[in-house]
Amino acid sequence: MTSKEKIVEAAVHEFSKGGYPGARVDNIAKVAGVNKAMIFYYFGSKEGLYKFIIKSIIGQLMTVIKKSGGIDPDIKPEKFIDSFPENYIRFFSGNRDYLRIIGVDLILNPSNLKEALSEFFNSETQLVPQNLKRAIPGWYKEGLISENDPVHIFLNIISLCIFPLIVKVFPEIIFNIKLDNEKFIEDRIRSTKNLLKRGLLK
Amino acid sequence: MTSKEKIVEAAVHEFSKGGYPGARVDNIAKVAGVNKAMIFYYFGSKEGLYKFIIKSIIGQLMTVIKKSGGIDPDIKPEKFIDSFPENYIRFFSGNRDYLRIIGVDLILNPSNLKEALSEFFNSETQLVPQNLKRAIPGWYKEGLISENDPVHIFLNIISLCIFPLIVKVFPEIIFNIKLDNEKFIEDRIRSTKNLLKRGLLK
Amino acid sequence: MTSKEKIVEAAVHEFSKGGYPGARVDNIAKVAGVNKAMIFYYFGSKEGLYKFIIKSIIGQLMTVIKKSGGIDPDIKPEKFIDSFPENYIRFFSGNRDYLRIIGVDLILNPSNLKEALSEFFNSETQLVPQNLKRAIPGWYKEGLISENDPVHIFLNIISLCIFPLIVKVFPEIIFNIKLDNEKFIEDRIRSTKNLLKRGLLK
Amino acid sequence: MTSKEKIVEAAVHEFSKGGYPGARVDNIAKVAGVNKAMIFYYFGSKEGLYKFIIKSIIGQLMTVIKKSGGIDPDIKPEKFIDSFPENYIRFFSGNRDYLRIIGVDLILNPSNLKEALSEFFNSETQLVPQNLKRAIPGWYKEGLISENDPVHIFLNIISLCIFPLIVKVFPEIIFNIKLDNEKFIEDRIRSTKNLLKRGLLK
DNA sequence: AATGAATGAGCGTTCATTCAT
DNA sequence: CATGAATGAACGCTCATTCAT
Repeated sequence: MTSKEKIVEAAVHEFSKGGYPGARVDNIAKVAGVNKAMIFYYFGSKEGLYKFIIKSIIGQLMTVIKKSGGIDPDIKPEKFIDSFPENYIRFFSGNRDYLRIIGVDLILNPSNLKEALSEFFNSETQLVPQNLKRAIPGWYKEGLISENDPVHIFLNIISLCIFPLIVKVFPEIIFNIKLDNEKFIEDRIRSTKNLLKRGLLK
Repeated sequence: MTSKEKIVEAAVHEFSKGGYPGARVDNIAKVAGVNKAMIFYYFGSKEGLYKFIIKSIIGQLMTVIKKSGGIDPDIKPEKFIDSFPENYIRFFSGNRDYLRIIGVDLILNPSNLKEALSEFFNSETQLVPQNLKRAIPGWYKEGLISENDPVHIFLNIISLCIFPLIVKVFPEIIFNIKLDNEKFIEDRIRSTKNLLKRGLLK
Repeated sequence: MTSKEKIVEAAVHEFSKGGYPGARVDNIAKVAGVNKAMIFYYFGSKEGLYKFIIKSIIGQLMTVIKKSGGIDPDIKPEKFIDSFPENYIRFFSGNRDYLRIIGVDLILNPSNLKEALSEFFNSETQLVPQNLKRAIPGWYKEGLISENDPVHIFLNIISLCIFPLIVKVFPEIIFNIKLDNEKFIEDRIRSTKNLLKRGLLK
Repeated sequence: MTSKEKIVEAAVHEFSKGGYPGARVDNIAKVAGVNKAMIFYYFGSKEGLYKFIIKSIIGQLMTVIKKSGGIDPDIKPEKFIDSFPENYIRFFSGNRDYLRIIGVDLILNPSNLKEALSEFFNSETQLVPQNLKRAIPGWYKEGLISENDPVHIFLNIISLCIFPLIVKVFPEIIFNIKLDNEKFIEDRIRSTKNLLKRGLLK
């Protein structure tokens, strides 16, 4: 593994623990086992490293999304609900650090994310959300779905995919239980599909 | 307004902008218009102030939740879906700073939240989630709802309520539009109720 | 002596040794016997401290210059040559650190000096150079002086006053001698007056 | 141009901008278009490079000075004043970077200059200052000049030659004018000769 | 309750220099 | 000769916290 890769790996974890402001360059260097100056040699600044990571995460996410039929413009809603949420949930549940980084960035300073996303959405036109926007009016006209606002359909879907992973501690506290990780993910996938199919499909 | 209140008000905003690690005691004092030492006089430390605010937010949230039928042990699912999401959404959409603080805290360091929540759930037994847990098996047996896992029903509901408020920028970027705030909230309430009623009720 | 004054005193010496880039904030704090953070508390930055000192030096210099007939618009050239160079030379020979600071600043980055000077020359109109510019045409018409270009008269005078103090080491090296400080100053004053009187007056 | 020459050229400019402490090895390498390590390969250290440049400048200066009658032991003062200042002024006005480097070095740390000068004055005995020292007593006895102290005659001459080039910005600020470069040099030469002839010759 | 001054640990960053190839 | 990667000490500056009044 190159120094650069070691830095990125360590940085992902450090940023995931305290967000951008809480992350310490010293910690990253120590965990990566490289000289602190190398971080600036490769990434220019703490911010440069952070932006690099954001872009990298978004890039990986986009790759995953493409596999969910993002490329197929003729996809039907049932098939879409069968593939997209599952891929999405599995990606973030397998990369908790990514989830935390994106989550905090989203809340505190979406400008970085904005920039990273814009690059993708300007260079590619066959991604899920764009196809969704194009497909929904047709689905609605055909009587396949019960709502025709792409904005809120989209928000409902990603909220059900992402937020439960973040907020898993909540029911653990409230119901005073400990949720097994693997079973939790399978249950999330099942429950999400169920809710979306019953709630969205006609 | 007392100095203490002015500090809290300023601190809520400061913490909401950068999370706990990104907040600056100096900024809080300056915005509050009080001497920096007063913060330590009243709250002991930055962390003390933060915990005070977390507890205060949770307290306000609980008050709101109680109004959503939290107290009524015989509530029916349709009525519950009609009141709880709306109250929840309106509370956080009217307190964006609270939303950000709780959101980041949830992701980065849920221990504070845990503590604050535990206090409430230990002292009160008629709050929404507890009632939910008690009611759901009955609703399911009666054939009123399509799912019988309180954990995932609960997660689905709060995810649909909270996360869209955080992630509103997403569709704005992706669809390249600007969403009007008030209309957005009304649409969220409508879409959430619609999805939950169709998806959860039988 | 206040902390602020101690910082300024130490900083004058530190800047005089290495110029702005060579000066170390740590050294200033150590020599001043104050906490390093106090420098930023009082002056905001290393640059702020530097600019404060430049302005302070220029201010002191202006006070000295005013005593050299800078205020008298009817001064005659002989009297002027008798007072101005001597005051000028004595000021800088008694403040070697000032001389070094101003000298280096002048060579490397005159913008600070520019700013400090502009403030004085915009707020006061009876300073030496301005009076000089006004008086010289008259002196020349009256046949009192042999040159009528204020720019070069001014440059000749200040060059003879300042530069020898800087370049004193030169003859020491070249002629392999050691020049006594006090005698050197008295000789400088004498030689400067002599050259200017013979060379400039008619 | 060899790498070594490119380094020297870039270094001269870099040192002229910030003095020794303000110069950056990185900048020199970048401007020279060579790998940073080559600077250390050729010159051992930043200081080694600096000393090399100081010696090189002094060497060039000495060559110029020799042309000003430095070699002729029987030169007369009027002829000397006609040639030396002009050569001196033209050398530095055509090499502003040299002027700045020597100027700052002189003020902050004359030891390098000292060493470089010593080498020349130990190896050659017919340079201007030495001849000056030998000639002045004779000139004074013959009634050709009005002062007989070689130290101050020497200081007066080089001050009038060098300092105005450094301090050109001064009258520009004070008189609020912009001085044309070429005309400024010609005026300097004229004014310097005039002042020295009238002031020094009898 | 309130202030301005002070503290010390630590922050992100830069620097001249060296090393392996 | 030449390169890109690596090093460690230091740099200017900030931070939460404390102190004296």
